Amino acid sequence: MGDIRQNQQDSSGSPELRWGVERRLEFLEFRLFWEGRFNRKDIVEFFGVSNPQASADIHRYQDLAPNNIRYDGSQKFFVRGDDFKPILITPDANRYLAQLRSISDGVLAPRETWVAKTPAFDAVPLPRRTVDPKRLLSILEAIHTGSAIQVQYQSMTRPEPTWRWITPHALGFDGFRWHARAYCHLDKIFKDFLIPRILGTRKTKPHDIDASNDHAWQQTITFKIGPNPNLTPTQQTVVELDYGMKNGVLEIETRLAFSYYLRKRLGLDVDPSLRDASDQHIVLLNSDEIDVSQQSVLEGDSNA
Amino acid sequence: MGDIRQNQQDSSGSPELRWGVERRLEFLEFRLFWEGRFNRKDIVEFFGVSNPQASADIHRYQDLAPNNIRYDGSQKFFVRGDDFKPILITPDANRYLAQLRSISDGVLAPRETWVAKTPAFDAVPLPRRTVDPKRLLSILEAIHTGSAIQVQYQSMTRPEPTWRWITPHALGFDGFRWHARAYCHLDKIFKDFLIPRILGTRKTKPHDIDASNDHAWQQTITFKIGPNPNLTPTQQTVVELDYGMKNGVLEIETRLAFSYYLRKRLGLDVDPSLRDASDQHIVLLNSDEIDVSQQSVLEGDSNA
DNA sequence: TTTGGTACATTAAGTTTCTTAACTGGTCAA
DNA sequence: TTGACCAGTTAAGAAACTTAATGTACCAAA
Repeated sequence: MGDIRQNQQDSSGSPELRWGVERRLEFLEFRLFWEGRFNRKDIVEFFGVSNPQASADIHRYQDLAPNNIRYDGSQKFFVRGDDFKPILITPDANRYLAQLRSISDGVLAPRETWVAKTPAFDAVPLPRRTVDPKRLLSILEAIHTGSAIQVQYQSMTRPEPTWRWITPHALGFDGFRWHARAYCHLDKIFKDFLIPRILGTRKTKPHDIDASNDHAWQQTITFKIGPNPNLTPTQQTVVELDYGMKNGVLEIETRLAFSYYLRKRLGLDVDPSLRDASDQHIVLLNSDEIDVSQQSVLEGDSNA
Repeated sequence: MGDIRQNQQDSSGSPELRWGVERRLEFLEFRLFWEGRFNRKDIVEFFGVSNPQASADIHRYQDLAPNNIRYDGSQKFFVRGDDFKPILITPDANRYLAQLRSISDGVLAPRETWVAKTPAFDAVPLPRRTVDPKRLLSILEAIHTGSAIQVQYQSMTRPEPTWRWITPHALGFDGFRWHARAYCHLDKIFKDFLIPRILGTRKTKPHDIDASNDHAWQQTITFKIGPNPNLTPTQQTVVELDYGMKNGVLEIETRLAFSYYLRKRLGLDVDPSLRDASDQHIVLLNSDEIDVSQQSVLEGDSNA
């Protein structure tokens, strides 16, 4: 009693399966949905189970959803039934595509994903430096324990990397790179420290920095964007659809500390008049507001 | 015989574990590395196994790597041993960070990842329309079976979405959005079709389009980038480190069809003189070459 | 100092999952 | 028609896993 599986069984009413079995059935259903077919061999190889076990799994799935699966004797594989309805997974396009991206980013090996018939695909390459996991770990530990940590950081301003104490309290992804949001005990302000520029870490120590004083991190700002007015009315409508705008406006809320990056990422850092509208579909509607807020951040010199 | 697990056992020599057991031991080691600790309860809850089983797993891991793990009676959890060395996983910073991104992208629920002590973190938000999995599936099926498919596409040029036949042969991610690389039977050229702008699909049919004729997709181009010369020498050195440049140059090869996107993504689509060097760290060294190639693509009007 | 709570440990009996081993059947291509 | 391939099956036994009950160490609150 008090066992989580027991609870699940109680609440759902369906016969509870063991974790491994459930993964295999989900795998099978995933393949059925996205690829329309699978072989018993797929299960045997992916999970390292025996033939009889794979057969048993397939039967089990057949019992759960008789219409979802059919064996095609001439093609020699199991195929999606005509009125297939997933019962274990909720197919998610973004999730499927994220798996492809993980492959192209080198984060996952094709064999680790459930995708078998990878479509021909490619992604715009992004140069990226590898990060030593132990270095990232030091930062994470400092965040978790709330300590200051001494890091050797290569800043843009000093030719040689320097050792300094920082108190990291969060990680941030600017769309390109990861950085640690931290209080710099050298410059006495909160800044972003790019993880790959942290060349080494030494000891940690307690401190009395309160992350809630990192205003640029805690406070948010709302970008109001609209279609580029230099586009034709038709094009503007399409852009509105693309971005899910309402009445020609999309509001995007983000941390003040991300304002600079978001602007850059959306191409809003360049005067629209300098670019062809077909190259820059959206414009910033409240640039005055954003400018002011961004200025207030820059006064804290947020770019390390 | 011919069984993959058998083979693994033969080749590695170590006692082969079942898939589920191995996942749990990896989970445990993952937690030890990245978070320094775990509770037996974590295993019980994540995998839905019983207390004795979780204890057995922990002991099994202890047998495999006695120095990696220690129980802290007063803190009431298992902690990383002093000379911890992972034996089942190879810690990968990018992989860890990719999990965080998946969470913030909504692709994975926090409970689905192995990260328990999520550090405070955030990412620059990107507006994105959700894609109906069935629509993506139709495209994938057309790619796999090599068929033409009739799609209702919202182009930038026509106010109303139109039905047209396309022959998709690959998916592409431009750093922002996914599109299908396809031959358009209406315009008689290969183009990019943004997946979210495909509003519906109808039937499929055979065709005689050869993807190898999609030159902009098949051919590649090499970007040569260097540090922005308007930066100070020190800054230029840092940028070289950031991008892993050799002798001040980084070569990035990409498909011709991605040339436009890559340029935009790297901020190389705007004249560097219009921007402060601190806002644009890199410049394109072979823009003449790129311009010419890009022009040749545009003649095929690659922007749908 | 006792009391209670929590988290881990362990044992025993029994169930489910899974393996090995040996065998059958259908389809297709050489 | 033979072989290759992929599926299916059965039976015996091993491994993994469960429930149930009980014990122990540590800490914090009464």
